[in-house]
Amino acid sequence: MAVSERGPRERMVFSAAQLIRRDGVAATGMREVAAHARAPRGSLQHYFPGGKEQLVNEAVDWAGRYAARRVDRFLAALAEPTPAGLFAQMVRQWTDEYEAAGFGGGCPVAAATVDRAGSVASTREAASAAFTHWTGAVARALSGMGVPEERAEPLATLMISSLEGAILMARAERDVRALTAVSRELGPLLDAAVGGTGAR
Amino acid sequence: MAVSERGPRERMVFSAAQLIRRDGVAATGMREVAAHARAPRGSLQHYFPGGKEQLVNEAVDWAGRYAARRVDRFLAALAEPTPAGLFAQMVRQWTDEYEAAGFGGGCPVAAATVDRAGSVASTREAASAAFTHWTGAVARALSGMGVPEERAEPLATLMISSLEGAILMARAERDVRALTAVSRELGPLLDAAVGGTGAR
DNA sequence: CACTCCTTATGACCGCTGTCATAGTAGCGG
DNA sequence: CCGCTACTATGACAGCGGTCATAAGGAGTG
Repeated sequence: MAVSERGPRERMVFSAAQLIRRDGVAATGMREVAAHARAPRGSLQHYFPGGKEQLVNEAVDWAGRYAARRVDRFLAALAEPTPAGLFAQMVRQWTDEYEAAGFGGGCPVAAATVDRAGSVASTREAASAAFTHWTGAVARALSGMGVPEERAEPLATLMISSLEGAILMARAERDVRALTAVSRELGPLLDAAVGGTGAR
Repeated sequence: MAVSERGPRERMVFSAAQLIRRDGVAATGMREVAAHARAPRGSLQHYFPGGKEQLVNEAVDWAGRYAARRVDRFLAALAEPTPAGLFAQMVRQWTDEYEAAGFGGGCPVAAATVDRAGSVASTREAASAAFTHWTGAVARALSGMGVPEERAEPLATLMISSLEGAILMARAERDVRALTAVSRELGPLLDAAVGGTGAR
């Protein structure tokens, strides 16, 4: 969470992602981003000549890469990797945050999609790319665990979809119930896909 | 889609839901809602003295009841009801819309959660209530199909979560891929819960 | 007609937001 | 010291959005 030790430009992208995931894209102002990043207001114009659109897109891009990196890290940390174990970790990241810091934040990519998918083409594409990145990381992990190639990507999509949806429900309800439910219910299905043929 | 044949008040709530699901809460203006509903601007103040907050909350509430009603209707229309069949219908409603009308709209409850959960308590509660309504309808349907009581609600949560998440991904990607994937992958798990004991 | 209640009409206000223009400072190679 | 580039500082502006104040239609009812 430490913001410092990075250039002002990167700090602003990071702050944008944080504010977007809390308040949504529309409610996040540029001046606010600069203040949050403790960066000078004048730098906005300098580093992001494309304006808010560029800043938002970079924040979404950053979030997608971050999510993919997290997946790789979860995978590496698992003593004995299973699909259910990976999914449990992905969910746990959110339950931990919500229990420790409250239900203030959601997923920045989801926020960008809701607020901008219909109006700003480049942002919609950034969100799409972020989901693709993330899904790719999960699918590769599944493949590495023995899930048949043709099921890895659909299962990764299912994992991310249910996680995103559960995040929404958890924020609305201020309760991690939905998150724990999807983790528990989906686990067996995921593990059952290991080593099988392509059969559903 | 026909807006007419209802009082101006109800039309405005309906229009608000439509605009919110397309553009998000913050980007939806009150004047715009009135115009879309072909209702006089002055009526906003009259019917919604609580301002935008009240209008948004009622739109979310409406969306929750609508979703629950749809579930009941899907259930009634199924010749031979199965959990996977119900879920397929729920997903199909979205693929049909996206293929027929484009990827312009998402779920209004999701939009309200993303844009307001952190800032407006009453709206967060409205979203929570909407999810509860919806989940309840699905859980009752599952119970009626023979799913054990203690798994009906978690499975309903999983269905709605993955549907919401897949909606997000579909909008971002402008492709129904995610929706069809979750429907296909989740189906067998859902049907396997019929008649079983509580065992996961 | 008078009175009353539900509904509409309008215009103004104020705060905020993204963006631009313009000018300033800092460091550095020459 | 010059000149150049990278960055920062500010103020203005035009637009929009939610809200309020105020007043007017308009249909019943007595």
